[in-house]
Amino acid sequence: MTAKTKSSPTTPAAPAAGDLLRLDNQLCFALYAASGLVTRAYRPLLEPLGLTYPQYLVMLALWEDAPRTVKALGQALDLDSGTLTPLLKRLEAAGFVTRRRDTQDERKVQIELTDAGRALQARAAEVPAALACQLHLPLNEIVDLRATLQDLARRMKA
Amino acid sequence: MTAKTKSSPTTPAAPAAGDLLRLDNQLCFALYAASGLVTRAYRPLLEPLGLTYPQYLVMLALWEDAPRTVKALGQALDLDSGTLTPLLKRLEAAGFVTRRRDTQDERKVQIELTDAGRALQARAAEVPAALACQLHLPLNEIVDLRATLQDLARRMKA
DNA sequence: TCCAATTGCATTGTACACAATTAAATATGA
DNA sequence: TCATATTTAATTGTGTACAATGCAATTGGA
Repeated sequence: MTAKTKSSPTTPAAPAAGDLLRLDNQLCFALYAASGLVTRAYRPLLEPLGLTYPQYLVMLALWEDAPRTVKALGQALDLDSGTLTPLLKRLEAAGFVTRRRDTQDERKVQIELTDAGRALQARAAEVPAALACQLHLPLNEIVDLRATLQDLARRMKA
Repeated sequence: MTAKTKSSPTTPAAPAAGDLLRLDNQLCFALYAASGLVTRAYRPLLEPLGLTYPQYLVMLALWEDAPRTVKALGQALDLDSGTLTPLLKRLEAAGFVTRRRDTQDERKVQIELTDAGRALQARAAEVPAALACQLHLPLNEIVDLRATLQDLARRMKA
Protein backbone atom coordinates (compact mmCIF):
# COMPACT_ATOMS: atom_id res chain seq x y z
CA MET A 1 0.00 0.00 0.00
CA THR A 2 1.71 3.13 -1.14
CA ALA A 3 0.87 6.71 -1.68
CA LYS A 4 0.53 8.11 -5.16
CA THR A 5 0.05 11.80 -5.57
CA LYS A 6 1.53 14.89 -7.11
CA SER A 7 4.26 16.59 -5.17
CA SER A 8 3.23 19.77 -3.41
CA PRO A 9 5.28 22.39 -1.61
CA THR A 10 4.35 21.05 1.82
CA THR A 11 3.57 17.45 1.03
CA PRO A 12 6.30 14.82 0.78
CA ALA A 13 6.99 13.61 -2.75
CA ALA A 14 4.95 10.70 -4.01
CA PRO A 15 7.00 7.62 -4.88
CA ALA A 16 8.15 7.01 -8.46
CA ALA A 17 6.74 3.98 -10.20
CA GLY A 18 9.87 1.92 -9.58
CA ASP A 19 9.68 2.66 -5.89
CA LEU A 20 6.21 1.36 -5.22
CA LEU A 21 7.46 -1.53 -3.11
CA ARG A 22 10.04 0.39 -1.15
CA LEU A 23 9.57 0.06 2.61
CA ASP A 24 9.90 3.81 3.06
CA ASN A 25 6.96 4.33 0.77
CA GLN A 26 4.54 2.07 2.60
CA LEU A 27 2.00 3.69 4.85
CA CYS A 28 1.30 0.21 6.19
CA PHE A 29 4.88 -0.12 7.41
CA ALA A 30 4.94 3.38 8.87
CA LEU A 31 1.80 2.45 10.80
CA TYR A 32 3.15 -0.92 11.90
CA ALA A 33 6.47 0.54 12.99
CA ALA A 34 5.02 3.52 14.84
CA SER A 35 2.46 1.35 16.59
CA GLY A 36 5.16 -1.08 17.63
CA LEU A 37 7.35 1.72 18.94
CA VAL A 38 4.55 3.26 20.97
CA THR A 39 3.47 -0.09 22.38
CA ARG A 40 7.06 -0.77 23.39
CA ALA A 41 7.35 2.63 25.03
CA TYR A 42 4.34 1.78 27.20
CA ARG A 43 5.80 -1.39 28.56
CA PRO A 44 8.06 0.03 31.30
CA LEU A 45 5.27 2.39 32.37
CA LEU A 46 2.69 -0.36 32.64
CA GLU A 47 4.86 -2.99 34.23
CA PRO A 48 4.67 -1.41 37.71
CA LEU A 49 0.89 -1.57 37.36
CA GLY A 50 1.06 -5.26 36.50
CA LEU A 51 -0.44 -4.68 33.06
CA THR A 52 0.58 -5.48 29.50
CA TYR A 53 -0.34 -3.00 26.83
CA PRO A 54 -3.39 -4.86 25.52
CA GLN A 55 -4.52 -5.38 29.10
CA TYR A 56 -4.16 -1.63 29.66
CA LEU A 57 -6.44 -0.98 26.70
CA VAL A 58 -9.00 -3.38 28.14
CA MET A 59 -8.82 -1.61 31.51
CA LEU A 60 -9.23 1.76 29.78
CA ALA A 61 -12.40 0.46 28.18
CA LEU A 62 -13.71 -0.86 31.50
CA TRP A 63 -12.87 2.30 33.47
CA GLU A 64 -14.94 4.10 30.91
CA ASP A 65 -17.85 1.73 31.03
CA ALA A 66 -18.29 -1.35 33.19
CA PRO A 67 -19.58 -3.98 33.47
CA ARG A 68 -19.25 -5.01 29.81
CA THR A 69 -19.65 -8.21 27.88
CA VAL A 70 -16.75 -9.82 26.05
CA LYS A 71 -18.49 -8.88 22.83
CA ALA A 72 -18.74 -5.21 23.80
CA LEU A 73 -15.09 -5.15 24.77
CA GLY A 74 -14.21 -6.82 21.49
CA GLN A 75 -16.14 -4.21 19.56
CA ALA A 76 -14.57 -1.35 21.45
CA LEU A 77 -11.06 -2.67 20.89
CA ASP A 78 -11.42 -4.53 17.59
CA LEU A 79 -10.29 -7.77 19.23
CA ASP A 80 -11.92 -11.16 19.07
CA SER A 81 -12.63 -13.64 21.86
CA GLY A 82 -9.59 -15.70 20.89
CA THR A 83 -7.49 -12.78 22.08
CA LEU A 84 -9.77 -11.52 24.81
CA THR A 85 -10.67 -14.69 26.66
CA PRO A 86 -7.13 -15.60 27.76
CA LEU A 87 -6.33 -11.94 28.37
CA LEU A 88 -9.41 -11.48 30.57
CA LYS A 89 -8.63 -14.68 32.41
CA ARG A 90 -5.24 -13.28 33.32
CA LEU A 91 -6.79 -9.99 34.41
CA GLU A 92 -9.19 -11.98 36.58
CA ALA A 93 -6.28 -13.99 38.01
CA ALA A 94 -4.54 -10.69 38.78
CA GLY A 95 -7.62 -9.60 40.75
CA PHE A 96 -8.53 -6.64 38.54
CA VAL A 97 -11.78 -7.98 37.04
CA THR A 98 -14.41 -10.65 37.53
CA ARG A 99 -15.94 -12.74 34.76
CA ARG A 100 -19.57 -13.75 35.33
CA ARG A 101 -22.11 -15.49 33.09
CA ASP A 102 -24.98 -13.10 32.44
CA THR A 103 -28.12 -14.22 34.29
CA GLN A 104 -30.50 -13.15 31.53
CA ASP A 105 -28.53 -14.69 28.67
CA GLU A 106 -26.07 -17.39 29.61
CA ARG A 107 -24.10 -17.02 26.43
CA LYS A 108 -22.88 -13.66 27.59
CA VAL A 109 -20.06 -13.11 30.03
CA GLN A 110 -20.07 -9.86 32.01
CA ILE A 111 -16.67 -8.39 32.83
CA GLU A 112 -16.78 -6.26 35.98
CA LEU A 113 -14.06 -4.27 37.70
CA THR A 114 -12.99 -5.32 41.19
CA ASP A 115 -12.11 -2.75 43.85
CA ALA A 116 -8.47 -3.35 42.98
CA GLY A 117 -9.27 -2.84 39.34
CA ARG A 118 -11.01 0.43 40.05
CA ALA A 119 -8.22 1.58 42.33
CA LEU A 120 -5.72 0.95 39.54
CA GLN A 121 -7.19 3.80 37.53
CA ALA A 122 -5.59 6.45 39.70
CA ARG A 123 -2.13 4.99 39.14
CA ALA A 124 -2.83 4.54 35.44
CA ALA A 125 -3.79 8.21 35.14
CA GLU A 126 -0.10 9.09 35.23
CA VAL A 127 0.76 6.91 32.25
CA PRO A 128 -0.52 9.03 29.33
CA ALA A 129 1.48 12.11 30.32
CA ALA A 130 4.59 10.04 30.97
CA LEU A 131 4.29 8.57 27.53
CA ALA A 132 3.43 11.82 25.78
CA CYS A 133 6.75 13.39 26.61
CA GLN A 134 8.48 10.49 24.86
CA LEU A 135 6.76 11.33 21.59
CA HIS A 136 8.57 14.63 21.16
CA LEU A 137 5.65 15.97 19.19
CA PRO A 138 3.77 19.22 19.74
CA LEU A 139 0.43 18.53 21.30
CA ASN A 140 -1.58 19.93 18.43
CA GLU A 141 0.20 17.48 16.14
CA ILE A 142 -0.63 14.64 18.47
CA VAL A 143 -4.31 15.56 18.39
CA ASP A 144 -4.20 15.93 14.61
CA LEU A 145 -2.52 12.58 14.10
CA ARG A 146 -4.97 10.86 16.40
CA ALA A 147 -7.90 12.36 14.51
CA THR A 148 -6.42 11.35 11.16
CA LEU A 149 -5.93 7.78 12.30
CA GLN A 150 -9.46 7.61 13.66
CA ASP A 151 -10.71 8.98 10.35
CA LEU A 152 -8.78 6.30 8.49
CA ALA A 153 -10.23 3.55 10.68
CA ARG A 154 -13.72 4.93 10.20
CA ARG A 155 -13.34 4.97 6.43
CA MET A 156 -11.90 1.49 6.29
CA LYS A 157 -14.77 0.09 8.31
CA ALA A 158 -17.53 1.81 6.31
CA MET B 1 -0.90 8.77 26.12
CA THR B 2 -3.22 11.60 25.29
CA ALA B 3 -3.10 14.86 23.53
CA LYS B 4 -3.21 18.12 25.45
CA THR B 5 -3.49 21.32 23.52
CA LYS B 6 -5.62 24.37 22.95
CA SER B 7 -8.51 23.97 20.54
CA SER B 8 -7.98 25.54 17.17
CA PRO B 9 -10.41 26.11 14.30
CA THR B 10 -9.11 23.13 12.33
CA THR B 11 -7.69 20.94 15.09
CA PRO B 12 -9.86 18.53 17.04
CA ALA B 13 -10.54 19.58 20.62
CA ALA B 14 -8.06 18.48 23.23
CA PRO B 15 -9.52 16.24 25.92
CA ALA B 16 -10.76 17.70 29.21
CA ALA B 17 -8.91 16.68 32.35
CA GLY B 18 -11.54 14.12 33.29
CA ASP B 19 -11.25 12.50 29.87
CA LEU B 20 -7.56 11.78 29.88
CA LEU B 21 -8.02 8.02 30.05
CA ARG B 22 -10.81 7.80 27.49
CA LEU B 23 -10.02 5.37 24.71
CA ASP B 24 -11.08 7.92 22.09
CA ASN B 25 -8.47 10.31 23.38
CA GLN B 26 -5.52 7.94 23.16
CA LEU B 27 -3.20 8.33 20.20
CA CYS B 28 -1.75 4.98 21.18
CA PHE B 29 -5.07 3.26 20.68
CA ALA B 30 -5.73 5.07 17.40
CA LEU B 31 -2.35 3.82 16.20
CA TYR B 32 -2.90 0.29 17.48
CA ALA B 33 -6.37 0.08 15.96
CA ALA B 34 -5.43 1.55 12.58
CA SER B 35 -2.38 -0.66 12.33
CA GLY B 36 -4.45 -3.71 13.16
CA LEU B 37 -7.06 -2.78 10.58
CA VAL B 38 -4.50 -2.27 7.84
CA THR B 39 -2.68 -5.47 8.68
CA ARG B 40 -5.97 -7.35 8.54
CA ALA B 41 -6.83 -5.77 5.20
CA TYR B 42 -3.58 -7.14 3.78
CA ARG B 43 -4.26 -10.70 4.75
CA PRO B 44 -6.55 -11.73 1.85
CA LEU B 45 -4.25 -10.01 -0.62
CA LEU B 46 -1.15 -11.75 0.67
CA GLU B 47 -2.62 -15.19 1.16
CA PRO B 48 -2.51 -16.04 -2.57
CA LEU B 49 1.20 -15.18 -2.46
CA GLY B 50 1.74 -17.52 0.46
CA LEU B 51 2.83 -14.69 2.73
CA THR B 52 1.76 -13.37 6.10
CA TYR B 53 1.92 -9.64 6.63
CA PRO B 54 5.20 -9.64 8.62
CA GLN B 55 6.69 -11.98 6.00
CA TYR B 56 5.61 -9.51 3.30
CA LEU B 57 7.49 -6.77 5.11
CA VAL B 58 10.58 -8.96 5.23
CA MET B 59 10.29 -9.67 1.53
CA LEU B 60 9.88 -5.96 0.80
CA ALA B 61 13.13 -5.35 2.66
CA LEU B 62 14.91 -8.11 0.73
CA TRP B 63 13.59 -7.02 -2.69
CA GLU B 64 15.05 -3.69 -1.89
CA ASP B 65 18.40 -4.95 -0.75
CA ALA B 66 19.62 -8.56 -0.60
CA PRO B 67 21.43 -10.48 0.68
CA ARG B 68 21.06 -9.13 4.20
CA THR B 69 21.96 -10.33 7.67
CA VAL B 70 19.33 -11.06 10.27
CA LYS B 71 20.61 -8.04 12.14
CA ALA B 72 20.17 -5.74 9.13
CA LEU B 73 16.65 -7.04 8.57
CA GLY B 74 15.92 -6.52 12.26
CA GLN B 75 17.12 -2.94 12.06
CA ALA B 76 15.14 -2.21 8.92
CA LEU B 77 11.95 -3.62 10.42
CA ASP B 78 12.43 -2.96 14.13
CA LEU B 79 12.09 -6.67 14.88
CA ASP B 80 14.39 -8.83 16.95
CA SER B 81 15.78 -12.28 16.18
CA GLY B 82 13.17 -13.89 18.45
CA THR B 83 10.61 -12.83 15.88
CA LEU B 84 12.77 -13.03 12.77
CA THR B 85 14.43 -16.40 13.19
CA PRO B 86 11.28 -18.49 13.11
CA LEU B 87 9.75 -16.22 10.46
CA LEU B 88 12.81 -16.57 8.23
CA LYS B 89 12.84 -20.32 8.77
CA ARG B 90 9.30 -20.46 7.46
CA LEU B 91 10.22 -18.29 4.47
CA GLU B 92 13.11 -20.64 3.80
CA ALA B 93 10.80 -23.63 4.10
CA ALA B 94 8.49 -21.93 1.59
CA GLY B 95 11.41 -21.66 -0.81
CA PHE B 96 11.54 -17.88 -0.97
CA VAL B 97 14.87 -17.33 0.82
CA THR B 98 18.01 -19.14 1.86
CA ARG B 99 19.76 -18.75 5.21
CA ARG B 100 23.57 -19.12 5.11
CA ARG B 101 26.23 -18.57 7.77
CA ASP B 102 28.50 -15.75 6.64
CA THR B 103 31.92 -17.10 5.65
CA GLN B 104 33.83 -14.12 7.03
CA ASP B 105 32.03 -13.99 10.37
CA GLU B 106 30.22 -17.13 11.41
CA ARG B 107 28.00 -15.34 13.85
CA LYS B 108 26.21 -13.67 10.96
CA VAL B 109 23.52 -15.32 8.88
CA GLN B 110 23.00 -14.02 5.36
CA ILE B 111 19.45 -14.09 4.05
CA GLU B 112 19.32 -14.33 0.26
CA LEU B 113 16.38 -14.41 -2.12
CA THR B 114 15.82 -17.55 -4.19
CA ASP B 115 14.63 -17.35 -7.77
CA ALA B 116 11.13 -18.04 -6.48
CA GLY B 117 11.55 -15.26 -3.95
CA ARG B 118 12.64 -12.84 -6.64
CA ALA B 119 9.83 -13.90 -8.94
CA LEU B 120 7.32 -13.21 -6.19
CA GLN B 121 8.03 -9.51 -6.41
CA ALA B 122 6.08 -9.11 -9.62
CA ARG B 123 2.97 -10.59 -8.04
CA ALA B 124 3.48 -8.55 -4.90
CA ALA B 125 3.64 -5.37 -6.96
CA GLU B 126 -0.13 -5.48 -7.30
CA VAL B 127 -0.73 -5.51 -3.57
CA PRO B 128 -0.13 -1.86 -2.63
CA ALA B 129 -2.62 -0.49 -5.11
CA ALA B 130 -5.20 -3.11 -4.19
CA LEU B 131 -4.86 -2.10 -0.58
CA ALA B 132 -4.78 1.65 -1.22
CA CYS B 133 -8.28 1.67 -2.62
CA GLN B 134 -9.51 0.15 0.65
CA LEU B 135 -8.23 3.11 2.61
CA HIS B 136 -10.73 5.57 1.09
CA LEU B 137 -8.25 8.38 1.63
CA PRO B 138 -7.04 10.94 -0.89
CA LEU B 139 -3.53 10.17 -1.94
CA ASN B 140 -2.06 13.37 -0.64
CA GLU B 141 -3.46 12.51 2.78
CA ILE B 142 -1.89 9.09 2.59
CA VAL B 143 1.50 10.59 1.84
CA ASP B 144 1.06 13.13 4.64
CA LEU B 145 0.06 10.51 7.17
CA ARG B 146 2.97 8.31 6.22
CA ALA B 147 5.40 11.19 6.62
CA THR B 148 3.93 12.14 9.98
CA LEU B 149 4.23 8.59 11.28
CA GLN B 150 7.81 8.36 10.05
CA ASP B 151 8.54 11.66 11.76
CA LEU B 152 7.05 10.34 14.99
CA ALA B 153 9.17 7.19 14.80
CA ARG B 154 12.29 9.25 14.13
CA ARG B 155 11.65 11.46 17.12
CA MET B 156 10.93 8.59 19.43
CA LYS B 157 14.14 6.88 18.47
CA ALA B 158 16.33 9.97 18.83
C1' DT C 1 -44.82 -24.97 19.18
C1' DC C 2 -40.78 -26.60 17.30
C1' DC C 3 -36.79 -26.67 14.66
C1' DA C 4 -33.29 -24.36 12.07
C1' DA C 5 -30.55 -20.30 12.19
C1' DT C 6 -28.04 -17.21 14.78
C1' DT C 7 -25.42 -15.62 18.60
C1' DG C 8 -21.77 -15.45 22.24
C1' DC C 9 -17.92 -17.29 24.16
C1' DA C 10 -14.37 -20.82 24.48
C1' DT C 11 -11.08 -23.61 22.30
C1' DT C 12 -7.67 -25.07 18.79
C1' DG C 13 -3.99 -24.14 15.77
C1' DT C 14 -0.70 -21.01 13.78
C1' DA C 15 2.13 -16.99 13.56
C1' DC C 16 3.92 -13.30 15.59
C1' DA C 17 6.36 -9.96 19.24
C1' DC C 18 9.66 -9.31 22.79
C1' DA C 19 12.37 -9.81 27.25
C1' DA C 20 15.72 -12.72 29.04
C1' DT C 21 19.11 -16.03 28.39
C1' DT C 22 22.51 -18.96 26.00
C1' DA C 23 26.33 -20.34 23.02
C1' DA C 24 29.67 -19.40 19.77
C1' DA C 25 32.39 -16.16 17.31
C1' DT C 26 34.81 -11.91 17.08
C1' DA C 27 36.82 -7.60 18.81
C1' DT C 28 39.38 -5.07 22.14
C1' DG C 29 42.76 -3.67 25.31
C1' DA C 30 46.35 -4.58 28.66
C1' DT D 1 49.36 -12.73 23.26
C1' DC D 2 45.53 -13.69 25.94
C1' DA D 3 41.64 -12.76 28.81
C1' DT D 4 37.63 -10.20 28.82
C1' DA D 5 34.01 -7.70 26.59
C1' DT D 6 31.08 -7.44 22.87
C1' DT D 7 28.44 -9.13 19.07
C1' DT D 8 25.24 -12.21 16.49
C1' DA D 9 21.78 -15.39 16.09
C1' DA D 10 19.22 -18.94 18.37
C1' DT D 11 16.44 -20.43 22.08
C1' DT D 12 13.15 -20.16 25.96
C1' DG D 13 9.08 -18.43 28.03
C1' DT D 14 5.06 -15.56 27.98
C1' DG D 15 1.46 -12.91 25.96
C1' DT D 16 -0.95 -11.55 22.09
C1' DA D 17 -3.73 -11.75 17.42
C1' DC D 18 -6.82 -14.09 14.40
C1' DA D 19 -9.02 -17.78 11.40
C1' DA D 20 -11.51 -21.79 12.02
C1' DT D 21 -14.14 -24.65 14.76
C1' DG D 22 -17.05 -26.30 18.61
C1' DC D 23 -20.70 -26.00 22.05
C1' DA D 24 -24.52 -24.19 24.40
C1' DA D 25 -28.01 -20.73 24.60
C1' DT D 26 -31.16 -17.82 22.36
C1' DT D 27 -33.86 -16.12 18.48
C1' DG D 28 -36.94 -16.20 14.70
C1' DG D 29 -40.04 -17.98 11.50
C1' DA D 30 -43.01 -21.60 9.70
